Amino acid sequence: MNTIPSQPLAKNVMHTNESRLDLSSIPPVSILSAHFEDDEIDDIKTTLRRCGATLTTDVSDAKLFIGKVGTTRRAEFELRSRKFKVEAAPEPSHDSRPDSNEEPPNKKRKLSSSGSSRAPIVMDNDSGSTIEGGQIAPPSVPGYRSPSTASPPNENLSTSYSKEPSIHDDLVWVLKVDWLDACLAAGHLVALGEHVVYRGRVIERPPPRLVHKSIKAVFAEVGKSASGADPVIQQQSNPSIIERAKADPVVADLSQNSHQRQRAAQLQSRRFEGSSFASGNRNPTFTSQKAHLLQQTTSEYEGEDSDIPPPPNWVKERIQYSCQRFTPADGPNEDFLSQVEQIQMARILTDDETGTRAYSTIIASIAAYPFKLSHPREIAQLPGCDEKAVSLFVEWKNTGRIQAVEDYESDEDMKILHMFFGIWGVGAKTARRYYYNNFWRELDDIVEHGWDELDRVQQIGVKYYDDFLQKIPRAEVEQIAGIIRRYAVRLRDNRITVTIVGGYRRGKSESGDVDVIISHPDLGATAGLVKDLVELLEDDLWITHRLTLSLKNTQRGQTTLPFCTNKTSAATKI
DNA sequence: TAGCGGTGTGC
DNA sequence: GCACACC
DNA sequence: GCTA
Repeated sequence: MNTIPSQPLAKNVMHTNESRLDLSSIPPVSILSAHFEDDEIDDIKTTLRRCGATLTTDVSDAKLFIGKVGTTRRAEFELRSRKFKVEAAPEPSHDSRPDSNEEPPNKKRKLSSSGSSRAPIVMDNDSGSTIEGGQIAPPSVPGYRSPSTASPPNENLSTSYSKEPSIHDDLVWVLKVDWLDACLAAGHLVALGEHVVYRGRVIERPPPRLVHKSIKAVFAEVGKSASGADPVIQQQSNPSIIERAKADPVVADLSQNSHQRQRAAQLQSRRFEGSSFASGNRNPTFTSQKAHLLQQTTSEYEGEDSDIPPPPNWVKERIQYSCQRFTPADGPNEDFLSQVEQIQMARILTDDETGTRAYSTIIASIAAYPFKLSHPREIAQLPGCDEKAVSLFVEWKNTGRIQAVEDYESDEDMKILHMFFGIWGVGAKTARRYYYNNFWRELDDIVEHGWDELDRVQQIGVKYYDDFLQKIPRAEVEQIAGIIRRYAVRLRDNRITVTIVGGYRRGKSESGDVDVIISHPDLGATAGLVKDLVELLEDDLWITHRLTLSLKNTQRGQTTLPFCTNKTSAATKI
């Protein structure tokens, strides 16, 4: 929020006169982060703190919600998603007074700060004023207490605590940010007035957050109460493979190499059912823009065919399958590709199966094209690319950006869905259910409110969320492959070969997983190898969690597919 | 305008 | 058997 | 979204 003037940091209430605005008397505030940039949120939080406002560390304490919220509906959604049960509160009978300059009564009761470094704020506790209408807040909302960890959460609920029967209800307000701006401009609290988007009576508040914990810490607790047979829990204290790999004499001295270039792993299709997120086409402004640009460029590009390099053979021959053509790990069109990949991710997260598949072919085709794309006709000739691919390229070429991508990237819902989608075992459908049905917005919500409805792999996925997102440097890929070979050799003999394939083989500097083909000149020697190998690696604790194991290919004998040797679809992790 | 994979898991 | 997720 |  650039509109907020910078003010000297008031570390202590004694110095709040440095910044004129004193918000120490308003009830606990929570920011509704939707539609804000990250730095905007930081600014607002900073401002609130400087002005002495109580920023909740636990939404369950909040009474005031500040956000970019336009409608009552959205406000209700935001509250519901935070596990508030609310109903619209009727307008107060006494009508609003015009803006008032009077300072709020304040500073009677000291509150302990909770977690933040902010100095204690003070708050009027015995005035019956409300935050309504023209009245200036401090609503001494009855029953409001410090979000101190010492006090049992339910005491925050007004009804039982209130000495004021007249103000019986637990009310919450959703305010537009511009209220804060107005206060800053005025240098004092201004009437809520038109800044109130929603006023609700709380029927039920969410359960309080426990002390802030890391996911793993919370997990450990949840684990205790869960069934003791849960493999996640049983193995949680195992040393990581990395630690042990480093300690292993065989692999210890391999050098670590780390670059950063990496392309998103090839995205695979997911099941489809309905979508609510806009595809680029749906946006009317974009549609017209697209038409315009297309027209513009068609003529603009006319007659430049000589600039187009002769198409590679796979283009001429309309080779459809990406496995039939060479694709460099780092081609000349990565910048455009990353944009298209974003669009595909939007399709994935909206659970648009066909769209996802379509973008897969487009992406794969462009990724295999060995020249820097310059003319739309080049794209049009690629297999799997047509009108849409061309229009995206034209838009990108002409404006340097793609509206559909901008829309996706600034969409708060998409960010949350993407975060859930990052959990191993959670696809678009489940991510959407977490958000739209359960109103969860962060991993902690899952851990605290939904742990029991996760299946086994999803629990592993949440527990190791960050670890699974971590890329593996080439040297480490080699170490892991080395360990696999050592054990395979132990099971058979040293004619075993372990070939690293996948992203590593394509030269990527970091991998998301380790793909290997384990083989042996004697075909029979590979029979049942994968199963034995996995079990042995499990015994020796190199494998700590088995996510899935697919044996179907190995089971149909060693002879089935003519020119495919044995391969492991080794789907075991960590 | 239909059709766009194969396999394992969990309910 | 069906829904879902992974590669 | 694209192909057959």
